[in-house]
Amino acid sequence: MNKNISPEYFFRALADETRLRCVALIQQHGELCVCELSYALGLAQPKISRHLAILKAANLFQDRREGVWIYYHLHPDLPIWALKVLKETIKGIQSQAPFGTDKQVLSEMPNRPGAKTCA
Amino acid sequence: MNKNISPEYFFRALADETRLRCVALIQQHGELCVCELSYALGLAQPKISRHLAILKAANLFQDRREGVWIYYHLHPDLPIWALKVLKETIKGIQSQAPFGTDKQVLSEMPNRPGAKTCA
DNA sequence: TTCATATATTTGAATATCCGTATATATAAT
DNA sequence: ATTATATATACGGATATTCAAATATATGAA
Repeated sequence: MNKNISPEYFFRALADETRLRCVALIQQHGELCVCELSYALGLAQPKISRHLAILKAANLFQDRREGVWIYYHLHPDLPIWALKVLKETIKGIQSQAPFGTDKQVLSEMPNRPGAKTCA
Repeated sequence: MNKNISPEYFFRALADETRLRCVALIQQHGELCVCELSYALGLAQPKISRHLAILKAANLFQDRREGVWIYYHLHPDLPIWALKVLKETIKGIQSQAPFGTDKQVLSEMPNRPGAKTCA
């Protein structure tokens, strides 16, 4: 039951730096919540939420609530070509700013929700 | 001397159906002039020219004049990841409308400029 | 219930994009 | 110089996108 994403809307969803940074981080981490993205990108929460809503409406992302946090991940029904596009893009740009530093900043986030405190 | 295309602007250039159709045809044919694209897509010439100008300004395309015709082709300095994105995208969407039919219509264009009358 | 935190949405303004139509430019031929 | 063809650009209006700031909602704990 593929969501039949049109290439036009797929690329429109990627045509914004904030969204591209979110997609890159999530493609690399599998799943991230709003506060992690907000911290990693250094952007206000409403701005992140707004762009995540756009990515969800475009069927690029799905979300999942866990308590107070809402985790976003790639939509499982994305066509293969779209997954390849994301993979090749991120491989190509991960070393340039701001994509490389986003990942670094996230890795240094204190009090990160999720499995961090499971020990 | 790479033109250092930003991923944001690259995807913005692809975030329009007319431009995507032009990119798909040119990726498959190597080089096409405005009247060929106008015929294949069934769209008015000023509309095609406007979108080609956008693709050229975004460094996706280069153009070349040959007499009265102006041929557009992929910019030779596109980064490898961008070429891979185009290749995977077109491979993934070439069978759906309108991308598949565009190629068919072009192949049936009469009085096509170029090598057609060289015999 | 009250409070605190995480997230979502609304509002209004600024800006960008897209379109059709009309016009301008460039080339080549007569 | 005139004409015809191919292409590019300008104009104005309609629509879409983006933002910051303010507010709303949901969850969980006290």
